[in-house]
Amino acid sequence: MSRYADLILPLALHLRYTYSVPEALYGQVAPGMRVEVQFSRSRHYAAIVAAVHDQAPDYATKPVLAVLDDFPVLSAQCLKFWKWVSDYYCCTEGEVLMAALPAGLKLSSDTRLVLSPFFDKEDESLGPKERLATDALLIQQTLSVEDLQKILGIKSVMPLLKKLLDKRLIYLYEEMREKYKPRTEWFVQWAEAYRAEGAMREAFSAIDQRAGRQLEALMAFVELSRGKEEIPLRSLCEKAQVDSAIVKKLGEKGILEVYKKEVSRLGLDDLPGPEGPASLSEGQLSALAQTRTFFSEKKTVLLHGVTGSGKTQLYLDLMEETMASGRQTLYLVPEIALTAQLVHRLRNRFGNKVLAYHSKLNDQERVEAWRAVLEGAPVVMGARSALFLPFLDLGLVVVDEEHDPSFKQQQPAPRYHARDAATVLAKLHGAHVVLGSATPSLESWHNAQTGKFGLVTLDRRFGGSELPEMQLVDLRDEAKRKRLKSHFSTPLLDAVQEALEQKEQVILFQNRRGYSPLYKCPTCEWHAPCEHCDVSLTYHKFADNLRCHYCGFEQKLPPTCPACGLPGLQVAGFGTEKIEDELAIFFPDARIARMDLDTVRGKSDHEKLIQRFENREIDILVGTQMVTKGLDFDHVAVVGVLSADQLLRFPDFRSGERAWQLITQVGGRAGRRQKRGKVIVQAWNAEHPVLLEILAQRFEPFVERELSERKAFFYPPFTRLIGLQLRHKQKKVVDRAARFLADRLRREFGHRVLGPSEPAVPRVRDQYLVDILLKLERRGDLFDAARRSIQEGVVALSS
DNA sequence: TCACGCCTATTC
DNA sequence: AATAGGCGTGAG
Repeated sequence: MSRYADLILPLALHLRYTYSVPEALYGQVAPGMRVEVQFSRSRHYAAIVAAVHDQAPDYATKPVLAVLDDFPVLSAQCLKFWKWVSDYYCCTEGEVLMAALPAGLKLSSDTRLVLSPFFDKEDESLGPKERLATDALLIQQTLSVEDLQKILGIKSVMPLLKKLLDKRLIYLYEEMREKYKPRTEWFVQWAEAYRAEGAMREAFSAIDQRAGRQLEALMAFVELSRGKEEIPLRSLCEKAQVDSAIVKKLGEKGILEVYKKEVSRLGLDDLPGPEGPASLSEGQLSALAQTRTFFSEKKTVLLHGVTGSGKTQLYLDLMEETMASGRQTLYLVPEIALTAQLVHRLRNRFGNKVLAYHSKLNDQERVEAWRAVLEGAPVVMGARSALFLPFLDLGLVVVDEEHDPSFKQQQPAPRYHARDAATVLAKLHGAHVVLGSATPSLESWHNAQTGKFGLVTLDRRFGGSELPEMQLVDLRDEAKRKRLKSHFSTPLLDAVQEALEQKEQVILFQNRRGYSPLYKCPTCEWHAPCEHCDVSLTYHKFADNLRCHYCGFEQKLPPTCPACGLPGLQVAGFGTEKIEDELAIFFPDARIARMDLDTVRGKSDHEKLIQRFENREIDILVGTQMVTKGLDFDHVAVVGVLSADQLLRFPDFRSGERAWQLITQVGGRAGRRQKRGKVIVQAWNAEHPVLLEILAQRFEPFVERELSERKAFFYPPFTRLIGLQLRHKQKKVVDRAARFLADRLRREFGHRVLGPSEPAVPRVRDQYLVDILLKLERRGDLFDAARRSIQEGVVALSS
């Protein structure tokens, strides 16, 4: 009998904690289940059982208070995967739990206060605050600690609470509520007596002829329920145009049965059935065959297919095979932005077998999606967090647009890379992996070159359309020849003009939102800084204010320069908003829209905008990176990159790769089906080697040069990089801590430790940042040692 | 005297 | 991560 359980708590704790299992719960506790426990003084949490055993620890244990699940909410592989993520990415299992579980399954208690039954209303010895608290409790019965804070208008309620508790005026208890509630809906079916064939007639004669509305309702029911046992009450009311009370009357009369039933929120029930597979081109068929060969060697496959080559169709066929063998598929996409179009495609092929797991689902829907995966949902499509879903038997993992940097989670721990973690998860399940991209990451490319991955290439566009024509426009030359109008070169303006005349569409890419990134004084060089970050504020014309793109801080425009007092502040530089504005001057009749973080804030804004573009209600779409991502449009004749220089200026060893990916991807939106598209790339520094390579549209020369540079300067994929960022609101404190940590690491790893150094933006949200970088040769033992040493160093920091 | 911020230790 | 206890500080 297992008398102890090792638990993972939803907190950033470095250990699992052992609790005792009370006799009454023997046999009910198993790994992967949630249990309610008290942790520390008061709070209760739903913790995950990681292991059960019989070994008494050498400290006193607290008991498991309740078992919250009848069955594990995790699959067998989940805990192993969590452990790997926490080890590899230097975080706690609790932090992985937080990222993995949907909010609806993560529970923690609130402390609530109630008045003691012995409380005496007439008690004269109460202080004014005590009086206030007890009065509130007389009215409300029960209060949370936050309620009390609000009522008293003070922050530190703990001293008062303690006093009330000591005087036995109140009690405390912990309340933990299950957040998930199934959705119920009313349904209607024949009452038992009328279910037999031919009993319908009797039903009608059982109704009073004067009850016309009831007759109508029943008639509608007969019509709707043809071939079905039950129908939703709502659809019946709609059809018959009657109030639900009328139908319930029929229920009372014993003609119909009206009852509540749990229903899914996932909306998979009324999807159309699957369509057959589409026919593949010769190139696709041979790519598919190659992929299968690599799979038989258990290799991860890198599918390098030019934009528009029909990679998705290949995935679909592989998924179908996986489904046929009864195993699950995970289809990872970089961002939800991509999914609307893709979900449609997947559902056309596989109908309701396709589950989408993304940030737009609410808590309740997430829990249902989670449970659906636990019950074996065949295809799951989702952003990086879908990696943590409780797959039972994963047969295939597809990582689409594998080069996309948004697969790397930067902000809260675990700071994982979904592409890399996906290959580990696949290994745990014995699943195959396909990484697909038109612009593979250099890491994956290198893995393919060295034979670690299988490489499959699709170098033709599906349907025989041609890759777009790329033209590089030298802005310096344009300016000299007075052919530069504002931010547009003459070739670009001409191309747009022609596209508009031909009733074709245009996409313009500018990797900067807002109107102008600088608002400055022409006299003294002052420019508006953010109060909380070390960056300049960006001018937003629509809101007519200045905004920080790092922390969201907003400020009114100062009328005069705060530094020298002179008026005449000017905007400089340009963002998407300004481009949109100026386009309207050059093309007054064109319908122009903008797609960036400012215009697609809401839930469905993005999808609506794409829909409008697809319906050709928009002629020119201006946007940030968002427009580069995997959207398929048929009528885009011209794509313009307004300032390629900006992409290359990033102080990051991946900036060349990134520029190449962005320009190639956005260029890929141009010209599909019949017509060849045109891509115009504007740059001030038109001799930049990366730009010339992009323009040639030949992948290998670019990659070979990039890789040789990476090799020369000890960057990935030839080394491993571990980046540490320290944060504190006092500069002195971070600096000291960073020096301490870097020195300590340097003692062990020598020249492999770089820094501490200031990042490009050294202060964000009132916190000072410092970077330390470890460059390690690709040796497993070094990497393990570094991670261990970092963890130890971080512990040593706080002493 | 108290409210509050800031620090450290502790949590099975 | 959350929380309690200890200590310094600043207002009344």
